[in-house]
Amino acid sequence: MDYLDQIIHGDCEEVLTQLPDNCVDLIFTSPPYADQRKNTYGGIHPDDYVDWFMPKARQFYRVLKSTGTFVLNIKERVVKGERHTYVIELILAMRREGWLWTEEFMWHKKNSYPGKWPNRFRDNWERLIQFNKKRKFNMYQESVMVPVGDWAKTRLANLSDTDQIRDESNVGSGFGKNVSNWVGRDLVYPNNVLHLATECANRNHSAAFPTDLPRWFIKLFTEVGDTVLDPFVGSGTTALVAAELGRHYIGIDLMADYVDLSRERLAGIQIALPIAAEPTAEYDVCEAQEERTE
Amino acid sequence: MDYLDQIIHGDCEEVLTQLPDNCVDLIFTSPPYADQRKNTYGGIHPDDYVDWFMPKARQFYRVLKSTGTFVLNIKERVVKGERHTYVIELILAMRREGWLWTEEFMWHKKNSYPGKWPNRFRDNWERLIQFNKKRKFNMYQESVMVPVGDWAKTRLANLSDTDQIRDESNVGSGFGKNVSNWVGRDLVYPNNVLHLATECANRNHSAAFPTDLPRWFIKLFTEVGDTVLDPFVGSGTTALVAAELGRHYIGIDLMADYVDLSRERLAGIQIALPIAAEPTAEYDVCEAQEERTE
DNA sequence: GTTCCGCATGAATCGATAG
DNA sequence: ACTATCGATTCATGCGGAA
Repeated sequence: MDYLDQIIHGDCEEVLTQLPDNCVDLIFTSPPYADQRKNTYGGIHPDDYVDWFMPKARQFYRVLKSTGTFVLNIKERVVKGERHTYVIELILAMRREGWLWTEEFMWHKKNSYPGKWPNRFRDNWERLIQFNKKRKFNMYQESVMVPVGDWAKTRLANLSDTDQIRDESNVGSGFGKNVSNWVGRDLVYPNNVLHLATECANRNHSAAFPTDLPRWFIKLFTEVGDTVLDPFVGSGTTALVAAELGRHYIGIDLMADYVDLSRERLAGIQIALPIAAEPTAEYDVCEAQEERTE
Repeated sequence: MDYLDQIIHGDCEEVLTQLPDNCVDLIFTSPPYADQRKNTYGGIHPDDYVDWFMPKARQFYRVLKSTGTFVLNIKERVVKGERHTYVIELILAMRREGWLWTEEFMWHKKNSYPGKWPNRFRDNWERLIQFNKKRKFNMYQESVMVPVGDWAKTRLANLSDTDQIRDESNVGSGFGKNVSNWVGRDLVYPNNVLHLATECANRNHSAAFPTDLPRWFIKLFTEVGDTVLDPFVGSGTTALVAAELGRHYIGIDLMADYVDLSRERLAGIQIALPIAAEPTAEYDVCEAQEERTE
C-alpha cells in the first residue's frame, strides 16, 4: 500500500481516485476557506464554494469506511456584513448525497486575533462538523475522558440518604439518579465544546490549527493502526499527530511548498505502532481540566 | 401606547398585527424548539418548523425598526442519530425574505444536561443567531466591555448572576461607586462566545435561559428607553431584565400560565422603570462596570 | 453580614420493547 | 416495516438554608 504514510502532492479530487474504496477510518481536514489563501488555492469565491467542494466530498465518501467519520473544520466568512451561507448550504448538499450530519462540535478559540469593528465582535469559535456514512460508526469515548469537576470532591465526600439510592422522584422527564454510583469515579466524558488556543508559533500556514484539535478527534474516532486522511494537509499537522498516535496517515496538498514542509516535519517521526497503545492518555485530560477550573 | 410594558396573552403571530410598523428596537426570544415543550406548546415537528416559524418572522420584520436587531436563541435536536436541519433551513428562509444573517453567537452552557450515548457527547452549546434588516444597525459595544487581565478572565468566565442578583436587591445605594477607577483602563471588547450556566435551582418556574443572556444582548443592542420584544416570553425573563435595565418591554405568550407567571414576576420590578425617564450615555457603561467589579 | 454546604434540576438521547 | 412508549444513563451549577 504505497499511499500509506505519504504526503502526496496534487489535487485531492484527482489523487484520491488512485485510492481504493473504504480504506480510511477518519478524514480530518480544514479546507481552504472561501476567498482565503488566494495566492495558494486560487481563492474560491464563497458563492462557488459548495460546487467546488462537493466533487471532492464524493471521493471522501468513497474512500471512507462505513464505520468511519469525516470531521470538517470550517467557518463562514463575513461577506457584505453578513455571515455567508456556504457552510450551511454545504451541510445540506452533503446530506443530499447521503452523508449523515451526526453532530457539530464547537471549537472555542481561547485566544483569537484582536480587532474592532463597528458592527461585530471578534470571532472566537469555529465549527467542527461531523459527517458519517452510517448511524453506526466507531467511537472510542474512553480515550478522551477528562477529570471530574471539583464539585465532586465535596459532593461525594458526604452522601445523603437520597444519594445512596436511586432517586426517582422527578418532574416530567423521568430522570433518575444514583449519586453513589459516582464514588471513586475520577474521569467523566467530555462534551461537544472544545476549548483550545490557536497555536502561536506560526508556520506560514494560513489555516493552522493547534495539534490538540486533530489529536482529540483522532483519539476519539480511530484506534492505533487505523488510517487518517487529511486531503488539505497544509503544513502537515494532522499527519504529524496521526503518526505520533500510531495511526497511518495520508496527507494531500495542492501546493508544493506545503508538501515539502509537511514531509520535512514528518521526516523525523516514526509511526508509534502498537507498542505505544495509550501513549498520551493524560495529555488532553490535563488540558481540558485546566480550562474548566479557571 | 398601551402595548408597552405589557405581557400579552396570545399567539404572537396574531398579537403582533395590532402593533404598528417599526416600533421595536430589539427582539430577543427563545422559541419552543422543535418537538420540545410538548406539554405546553404542543410540540412542533422538526419537519414543519420552518413553515411554523416564518409567518411569525414576517411580523417580527414588520414591527422591528430598521436599526433594530433580532436575536434568536435556538438549537437543533437530534432526530434519528442526526442533527436536524431545521435551524439552518430557517436561516436560509429568513434570508430569502430579506433578513440579513449578521452573526451567530455561541452560548457555551457550562452546565449541560447529563447523559451518555454510544455515538455522541453531551450538548454544551446553543446558537444565538443575529438577524438585521439593514447593514447599519444600533450596537453599543462599550456597554458590554469586559476587563482584561487574569482576574478579569475568571470574572468573564463567571458572568454568573449570584452577585448581581443580590446587588440588585440593594438598588439605589452604592450605585456607580468607584466606577471612575475603571473607566478608560483595562477594558476590552468581548467576543462572540458567551459562557453562562443555565439556572436550574428550585424556583417556581423553569427559567429556560439565565438572566445574563438577555441582559447582555439588551445592553449591546438597545439604549435606556428603547423597546424590547419577546414574542415567546415564557416565564418572563427577557421582559424582567429589560425592565431592570430601564427598557420598555413587550412580552407575548400563548400559555396563560406563563403569562400569569410573567406578570407576577414583573409586578415587583416595576420600580426600576421610572429611571428610564432620564437616559444617560454613561448608564450602561457604569452598570457594566459595577457588575464586574463587585 | 458572610461563608459553607447540601441538593434538585436541566430545550437529552438511545435502544429495546410493544402496538 | 413503522411508530409510540419506556427505562437507563449522567454532571455541573445556583439557590437556599445553616453555620
